[in-house]
Amino acid sequence: MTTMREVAERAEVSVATVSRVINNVGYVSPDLKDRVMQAMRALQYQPSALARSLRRQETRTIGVLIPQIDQPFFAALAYAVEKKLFDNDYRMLLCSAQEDHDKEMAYAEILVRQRVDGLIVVPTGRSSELFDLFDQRDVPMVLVDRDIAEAKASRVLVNNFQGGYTGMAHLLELGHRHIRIIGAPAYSRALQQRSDGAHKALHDYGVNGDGELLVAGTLQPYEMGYNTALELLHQTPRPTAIFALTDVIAVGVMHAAAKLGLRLPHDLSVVGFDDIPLAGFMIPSLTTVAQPIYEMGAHAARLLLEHIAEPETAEHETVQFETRLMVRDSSVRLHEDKR
Amino acid sequence: MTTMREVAERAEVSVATVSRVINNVGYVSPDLKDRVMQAMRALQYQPSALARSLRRQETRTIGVLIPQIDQPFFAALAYAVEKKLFDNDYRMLLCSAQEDHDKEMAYAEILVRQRVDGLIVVPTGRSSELFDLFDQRDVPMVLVDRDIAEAKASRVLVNNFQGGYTGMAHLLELGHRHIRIIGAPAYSRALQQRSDGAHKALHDYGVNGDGELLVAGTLQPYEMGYNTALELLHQTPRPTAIFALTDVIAVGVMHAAAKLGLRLPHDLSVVGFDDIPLAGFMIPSLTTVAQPIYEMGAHAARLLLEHIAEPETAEHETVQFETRLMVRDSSVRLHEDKR
DNA sequence: ACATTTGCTGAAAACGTTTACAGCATATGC
DNA sequence: GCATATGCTGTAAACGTTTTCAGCAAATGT
Repeated sequence: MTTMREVAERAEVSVATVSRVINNVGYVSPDLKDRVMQAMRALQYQPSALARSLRRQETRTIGVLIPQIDQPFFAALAYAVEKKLFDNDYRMLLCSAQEDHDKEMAYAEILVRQRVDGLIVVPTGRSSELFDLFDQRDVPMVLVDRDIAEAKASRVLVNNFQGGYTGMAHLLELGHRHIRIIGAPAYSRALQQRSDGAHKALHDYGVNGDGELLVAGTLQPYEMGYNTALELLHQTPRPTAIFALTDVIAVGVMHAAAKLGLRLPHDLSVVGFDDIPLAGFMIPSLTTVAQPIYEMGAHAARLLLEHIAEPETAEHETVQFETRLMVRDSSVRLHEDKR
Repeated sequence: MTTMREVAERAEVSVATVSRVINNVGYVSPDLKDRVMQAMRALQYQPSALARSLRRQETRTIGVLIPQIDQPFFAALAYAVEKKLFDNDYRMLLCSAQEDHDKEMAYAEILVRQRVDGLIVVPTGRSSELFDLFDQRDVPMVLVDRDIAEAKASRVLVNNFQGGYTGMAHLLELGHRHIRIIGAPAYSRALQQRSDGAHKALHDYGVNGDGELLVAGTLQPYEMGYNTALELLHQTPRPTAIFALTDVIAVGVMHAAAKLGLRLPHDLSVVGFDDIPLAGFMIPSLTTVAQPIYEMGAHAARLLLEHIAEPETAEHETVQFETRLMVRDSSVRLHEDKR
């Protein structure tokens, strides 16, 4: 690999001069500048980010720690972050913990060793040791989507309560009264808040007693939706609508309905939550409460970069995004257009 | 950030000794080793990967350059690679070019500046300048999924011809004779090969004249599938089956069919290609020709690591994976079970 | 008794940059 | 004519590791 010394020798200048033209800083005569440029081109010189980072004490690299890369929601987040970082000449070191807390911690350690300038994280575990690691070394953090109370960090969250309310209110407006909620709130504060919002809506519309949610704790989301819906749809009277606290759960519900020969949305309305890309592709397309994931990722990156730019003035900031109801084809007015 | 010097001072040894216990190499007495360990713990010391990489002339980081992270196929690939690398104590620097050749080149330059030890790439552009960049500096590469003839690199590809043949043969075996292919082979060698394989199958089964493919060049895959199918399904006689050269195209086809009130698979059989996660979630679930994406990613990583381990002996290797037909619910025997 | 080996340790040179500092012309101000 | 500024350049010291080398004490071999 060709080094700055070699460029300097070829251009017959000192390394300091080469450095100056590379970084376009300080005085350097047009003549020398030219010679240096030429030498760089001839030698195909590319400066070492390693050496530069070591000397400058900054890497212009941000650690992005997410639970699972092969999950559309996080992939979209990563994309949004990546874009923002790239435009600001930062690199992204993407780490996928696969929902494994040990791996998450392992990656956290790697990230501090790599001396990342900041961290964007969707925490997997509940523990806060991860945050100590970065906090002690003054590397700024921002939490996205999932909150950890103890963390000293900025936050980009979504108003899950309001989202839960909106989703349920939509079904109630359509005339549904026999509605079931499917989700496992015990395992996630976010799901708990969605559930709470949904119940508030039921209460506000004067519907009660009927909306207990079915928890199927240990299952994976898809199976939870499928199995629970299968059970639910055999009951009499059959619910006319189901609010799934997650799109993936909703997809499970849709498959269960198909299995039973029910036709959506006429025989059953379904509403999901998240607006993963899959939601729009389902047949019928899934009505869902959308998280503005792209905006959230971009905002997280912005917050972090601001914090890095002025470490002293910046305070930790919490921003909560509002959800948006995406009305599509899986939900329909009760009794209308029934074949 | 605490440094090795500070650890050394606290343990009252030289930095050399600290380095030795960290890397567990050379002689160091139990007594000193203990003192060093204690000092490291007390100071929460984490060695700088920067300094180490600079000195060792290796970063244990692999560049992974893909066209689009927020696309399930590449996300799955990234996951497979990440896992393999992590297990071998390598980091992944993930770069998503967003199908933009300029951004791809920009990232390539960044990766050489970061001094990655190797590169795994799904090339976006057709140009080979990208490969020169790495080749000149002897950083080993492996191409995945898309081939570039000039590249001096190992390759992990899939047998698209055989896959095309298999998909089409499946429909033919089911009794279909009026089959249409949808895709835009002109823009991708892979799609061309799939199409060729499909035509070979038509020929082998004695069907001809009828399988011209419809090219809708400039469109995005989903729109291509939707629009083309809409047109196609108005023709008489109506095709009984459609072979989409891509799952996303197939999904477009399914939506078009739904729009026209056709019921799958009875009114129309559809076969896709790729086996993206979405395929299994569609209703009906999509029969498709699967690329073993996970295995391909893992294999690419393995190939690269081997090459890095023994730079002199290793030769460039090309491996071609076979596709696998995933028979699901979107394809069915002609005339059978027609309601 | 002396040479050699073994176990252990530290000094110092590298890795490839950036940057503080000093220095040297030449120009400018009086 | 001399002090001072201005424009430009190079020397050398960092940044935080790894690793070579030399050295020393104790053990071992003869």
